[in-house]
Amino acid sequence: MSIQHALLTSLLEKPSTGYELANRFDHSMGYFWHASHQQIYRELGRMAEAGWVLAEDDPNAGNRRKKTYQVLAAGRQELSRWVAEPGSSNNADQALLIKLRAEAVLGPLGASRELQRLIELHRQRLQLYRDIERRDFSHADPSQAQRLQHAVLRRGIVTEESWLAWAEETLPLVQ
Amino acid sequence: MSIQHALLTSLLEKPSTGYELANRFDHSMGYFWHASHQQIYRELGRMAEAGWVLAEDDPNAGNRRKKTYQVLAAGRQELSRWVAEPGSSNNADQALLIKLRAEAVLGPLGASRELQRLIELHRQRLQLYRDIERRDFSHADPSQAQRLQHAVLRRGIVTEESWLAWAEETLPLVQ
DNA sequence: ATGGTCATGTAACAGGTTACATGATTAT
DNA sequence: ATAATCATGTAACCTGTTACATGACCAT
Repeated sequence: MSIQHALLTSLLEKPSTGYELANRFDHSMGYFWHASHQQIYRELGRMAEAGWVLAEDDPNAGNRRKKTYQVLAAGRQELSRWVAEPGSSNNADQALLIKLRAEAVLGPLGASRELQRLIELHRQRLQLYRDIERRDFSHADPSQAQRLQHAVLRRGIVTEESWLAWAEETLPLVQ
Repeated sequence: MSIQHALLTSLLEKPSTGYELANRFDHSMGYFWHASHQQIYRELGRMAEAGWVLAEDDPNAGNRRKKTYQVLAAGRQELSRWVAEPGSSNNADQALLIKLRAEAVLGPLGASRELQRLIELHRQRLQLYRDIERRDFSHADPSQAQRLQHAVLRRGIVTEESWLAWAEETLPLVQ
């Protein structure tokens, strides 16, 4: 349930139609995440039903059907709650990026604490991978299979390293 | 349909039970991908039905139920086909790691071509992101919102950079 | 006996993808 | 006229997650 929060953030920045959201999503978060228009319309419908957003038929749209969505108080509250909540491990990294954007609209809610928590998690994981590397892949003259296994592990290591490098360049911005 | 190919690769390395596969998956590919045992049993069932793998009840298991799976010719063929095929954009990176492992068991099938194709794609994407960065985020004295938008873009940039660094350290291993 | 590991599954549901479908407006 | 863009949806399907369920074997 994270697309909903991405959409809420986008709508707080500017009330929009589903179509506009789909385009904006691709340009603002497209670097790391994509959402299809079908998904967006589905989630907008759900959020309207939940009372998080209000759908208004645009009157000066002529024959064209056009609904503009805006965030209601309940939506704002839900987004605030979610920003402060620690993310579940599998998608916490992606969620953090949305939390940072959400904070830019809503004011400080604890996203920097979440960033620090994730830094700690990634540091531990990197440590673990490096230990495995030292233990299993520091022998001379490895076989082809071993070299490829090592490459897979290296993928994990450089991913963690680059995440941490980014996080440390980002932390000062939110503190 | 990529878990199936990961499982085929794992089974070629060693015929196993679903339980063993679940553990091995976590240790060999866990750096970037996780599969639950429910998923694994589901896919093993499908592959058995498709004739890609053979399930044999282990006779020397006593009262314990235990099925050992091994890859059949059709499974081998499907895996070979898949390794040579260019991956669809969204999960090509993850798939490549499995393709490299598959090649280590099956022999050369074109995974290095796929790696080169992905390097080209990532180079272009990195170029695009850097152009956006220069165009939109090189002004002096940015607002807090702009700084956070920039951080999101930076996330995309460092991800691409680290992928490319890994790819260039890996390419010599498969050429 | 109690808990941990080995071992295999079913069922419900949430999230994402693909295909299909419609129709107005705007630019060439 | 024709194509591109704006705009909104439905339906089927696949994948992944969570919850539930069972039972043998083994060590303490």
